[in-house]
Amino acid sequence: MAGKVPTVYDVAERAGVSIATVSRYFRNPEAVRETTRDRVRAVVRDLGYVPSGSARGLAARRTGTIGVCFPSFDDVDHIDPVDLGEGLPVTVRFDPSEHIDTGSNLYISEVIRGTELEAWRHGLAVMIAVPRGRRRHEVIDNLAGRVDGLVTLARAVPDDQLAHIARRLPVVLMAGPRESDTYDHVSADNRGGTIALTRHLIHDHHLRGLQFVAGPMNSPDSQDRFEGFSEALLLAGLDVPEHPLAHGDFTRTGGRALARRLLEREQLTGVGALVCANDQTALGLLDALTEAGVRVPEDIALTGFDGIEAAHLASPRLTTVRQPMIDLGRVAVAQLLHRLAHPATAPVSRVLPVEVLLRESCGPHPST
Amino acid sequence: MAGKVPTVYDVAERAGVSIATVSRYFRNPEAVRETTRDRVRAVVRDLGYVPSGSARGLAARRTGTIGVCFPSFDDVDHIDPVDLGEGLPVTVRFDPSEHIDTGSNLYISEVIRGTELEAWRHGLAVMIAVPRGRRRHEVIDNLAGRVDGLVTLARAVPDDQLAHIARRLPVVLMAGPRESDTYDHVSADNRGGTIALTRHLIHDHHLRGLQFVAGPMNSPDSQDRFEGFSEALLLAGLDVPEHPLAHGDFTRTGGRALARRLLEREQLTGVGALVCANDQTALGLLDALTEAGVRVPEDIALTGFDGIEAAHLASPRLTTVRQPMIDLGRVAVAQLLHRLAHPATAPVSRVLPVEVLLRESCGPHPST
DNA sequence: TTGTAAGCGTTATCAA
DNA sequence: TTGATAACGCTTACAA
Repeated sequence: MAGKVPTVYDVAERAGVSIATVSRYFRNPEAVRETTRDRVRAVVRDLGYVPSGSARGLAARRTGTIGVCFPSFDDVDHIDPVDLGEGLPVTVRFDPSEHIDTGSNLYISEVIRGTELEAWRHGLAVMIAVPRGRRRHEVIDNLAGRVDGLVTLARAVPDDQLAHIARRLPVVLMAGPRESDTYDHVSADNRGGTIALTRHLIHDHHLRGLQFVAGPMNSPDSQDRFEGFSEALLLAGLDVPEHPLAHGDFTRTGGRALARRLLEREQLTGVGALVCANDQTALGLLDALTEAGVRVPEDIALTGFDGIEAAHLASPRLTTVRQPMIDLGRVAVAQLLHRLAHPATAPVSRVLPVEVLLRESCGPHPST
Repeated sequence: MAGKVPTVYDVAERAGVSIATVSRYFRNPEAVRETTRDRVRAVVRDLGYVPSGSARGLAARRTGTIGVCFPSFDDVDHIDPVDLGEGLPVTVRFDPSEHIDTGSNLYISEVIRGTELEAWRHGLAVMIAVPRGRRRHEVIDNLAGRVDGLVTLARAVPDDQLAHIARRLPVVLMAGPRESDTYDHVSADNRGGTIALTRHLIHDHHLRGLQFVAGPMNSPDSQDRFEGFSEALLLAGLDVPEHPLAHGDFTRTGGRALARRLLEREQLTGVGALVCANDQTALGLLDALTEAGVRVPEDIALTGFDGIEAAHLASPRLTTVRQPMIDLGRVAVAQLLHRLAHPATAPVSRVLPVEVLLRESCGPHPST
């Protein structure tokens, strides 16, 4: 590698053609005579020539790449340097049956996967950035400068910077509130899903004393779900709590800590059901409740939101609202491509349907 | 967006400075007088200027981006177009307790996550490509032309193309056999881990009639594990099967199908333990065995490889060899950065340690 | 501290 | 079917 990286000029010279022909050989081979093509091919192989993406992007004014932006989910700032040292010998140990938490945000992973899928389907590359630390601004601008369009999870990019970037390239927002009519927007039906779920708890299981366990204060998704929760209570003529019972951080570990705190302070007395803002929080609660001898769903019902696999694998299986996480990413990218093709049309806002999955954590299946 | 995208020239003109000063404002702000800086800042904001990554990459001869290459794991070629239609209403349904399979390859997802983590830590962007279909060559070259270095899972890039690319930029291989001393290489201790696991089955659980359930024929990881399996049998003076009992495809669904076939043909008679090439295959076997009334571990012991979360959540929990999937990606990127900084040093091959996790699927914990 | 000017490696337009 | 040549938008000596 390295040394002197060959360019079109080198190839052209050795092949006895012009640089234009070399370029054509790559972009439009049919426009080059076959014998010429063979000669170029041979030289390309001999020299180990690979066209420079930067030069191509500059000249063609498009990169064939779309950018994807997410909020920092693993606490990237605090990751230890990875050990490059020598490998230790194989370890063998008995693995006690503890609860584990990979720490990663399953929801975001799925959404990322969706954006990648859809981009790859269209032959586009994906560039992912996670703005973090004091250089977040740089990271985002750097990304914006290299791609043909940007897909971002709400709140991952500060509003002013987003507005700035959007003057250069099309932007599609995922999740969060529709904010404005400035950008294309894709989200899941947080409100509707939570309303349907809460109604089920109230009407089919006859539960009372429902409480909401939220995510981070500033999460618009969590807020939307709380609104849906409140609305369902209101519609049923029940008391509507003004605030969520508690705020978690969307992680399982956070859910566990939160549950222990609630138990300690005896804040679960009289609570019939805990409606959680996401699955991981609910699973954390389940861990801690089970540990404390509180039975789910006999003593208290429990529900989540997202529909991650772990919710299905839990015991009891977690009733939840499945949102199409993969599709969220896919639709966002599809919308971006549409926008790239039709720059002038009005911004579109899409709400993806969700599905309430009734399982055992909210009580026995009512024979309805 | 669009219209006329502003350039350094526009900014320079409006701010009454030269383009060099605008460039300095971004790359080395301290070298610009504060009053000048303020003027440039204002114009940048007014104009919505974002530096072109292509132009920067071309001029600076580095992109600040690393490329990551994986084999197609979701069958990207056959993905249906995503529905851009209007949202349907919320659905509520009882979710029967079936086994599910997200279909995604958990192992690869984790490795990807690792590469992203390590790159982000160093302020680098990551570009991911999945070569597929007839345009795989293009996709890879396109990626190679845009990045400062490349990390790839073994077999994701054809050998000849890899050699071609490697003349232009540094390449680090992940997993698979060390092949040659041409590239830097990072892998997990597949052999060692499987040897230790198999020894445990033989010596601590006194199991006999051990069989290996492999992954795809051409998977080097699967081959290494089969070798370790064979070696452990040899060392114990037991019969060494010449071939794996069967080949799966590394998916849970594939494992289920495979188990049903084995049961049907009564090929499990006399088999004391099934050592599987990965967790998902083992979990598929577990699904089908349980369904058929075969008890694990009482009737037959079962083990996996990888250490994915689902293995922990299974019932009985799956004994497995945990390989540091995240670290595989992280170390590969770290190695790439090292190579970028020291181009001339000899290629390095690292084998990451693994950990045998003894759980219930191989039998009761021997009070050793 | 700032400006001048020479690249950087392609693509794309026009002619030939 | 091929070749000249002018962009493309930035970085980076070198000078001032």
